[in-house]
Amino acid sequence: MTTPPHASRPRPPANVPDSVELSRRIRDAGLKATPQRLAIYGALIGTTQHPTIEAIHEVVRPKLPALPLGTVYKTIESLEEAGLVMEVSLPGNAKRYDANVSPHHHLVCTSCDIVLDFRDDALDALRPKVRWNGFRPTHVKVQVHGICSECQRRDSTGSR
Amino acid sequence: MTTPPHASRPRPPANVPDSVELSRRIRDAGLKATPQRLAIYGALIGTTQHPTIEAIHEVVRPKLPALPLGTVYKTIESLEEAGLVMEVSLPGNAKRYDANVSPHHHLVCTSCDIVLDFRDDALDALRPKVRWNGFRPTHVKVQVHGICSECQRRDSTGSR
DNA sequence: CTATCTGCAAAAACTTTGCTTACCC
DNA sequence: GGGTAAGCAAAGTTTTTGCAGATAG
Repeated sequence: MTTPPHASRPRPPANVPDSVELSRRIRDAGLKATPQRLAIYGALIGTTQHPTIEAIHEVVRPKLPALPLGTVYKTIESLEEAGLVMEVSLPGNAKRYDANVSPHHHLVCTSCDIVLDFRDDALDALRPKVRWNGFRPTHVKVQVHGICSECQRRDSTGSR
Repeated sequence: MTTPPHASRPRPPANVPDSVELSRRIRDAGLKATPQRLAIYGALIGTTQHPTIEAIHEVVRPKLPALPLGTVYKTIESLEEAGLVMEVSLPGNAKRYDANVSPHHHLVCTSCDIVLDFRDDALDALRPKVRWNGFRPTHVKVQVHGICSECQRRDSTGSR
């Protein structure tokens, strides 16, 4: 059966793992669990926003006001190589990142640019069936572009 | 002879529309058909490579050796706004573009990074069925990541 | 003719790099 | 203590901008 979408609007109250759990994951991935990594990885886990490096920097600033932007770049690179974080390919100039590395897809609102995660078993079932031209698929990324419910509501009530 | 059932690799011999046709499309889109636009749009139509701005610049160089990179940026922007060209969201730093604006999807080889276009009616049939959380879909972009047939062949014969 | 587009140069935005010091394990 | 990571600054890459002159329609 199809998994219902879990993306309730502004955002689901993030159930962020505690720092002990974050440290464990980071060490399990073969990395040292530094305060910077904890903060950055924690920030990424605690949002559904697919932020840019800049945005991550902003979010972490209260916790680590002196953190240089360059360190965010290096940290995200490490986390990505370790498989804890994924780059999300979206329109726009700056790269965006996601700490949700389990299989999922994206709803992209072309009106407000928000990106919502969703899972769908029917889509996951697609991969093994794919066999185009000798291409051997490993995973399928689906981006559904359209208008989110919030924008639909605003557009119908707000105007006129 | 008949078309073979499987597309042959490096690329299908591009059937590039002539410049009269290109001019018409550009004017129909409400833009002036300048030599720069003809060259750039033609270059993008004539490749299946999803090139970056830099790559387009290279390709066009023989025809317009003095063309500044900045003009390629501006031209692609115009063509994109006019709906003649689309940005393709792929991993990597520079944006990539596609003159194929008809509905299609992408096979991304994670070994050699080539991006192949493909169409699939089953995928197209997906959109109307999508109805996640009040989101109203307009179109679905699918990226299938995996290993292309060329890399499979190379990996099995080349090694050992 | 004239609104649009090109060429050019500077600047802004984004990302990487090299190296020294700090600190996790 | 040793090796990895952070901090810092400079440079590299990619993209945007503003304006003067050129040109397609």
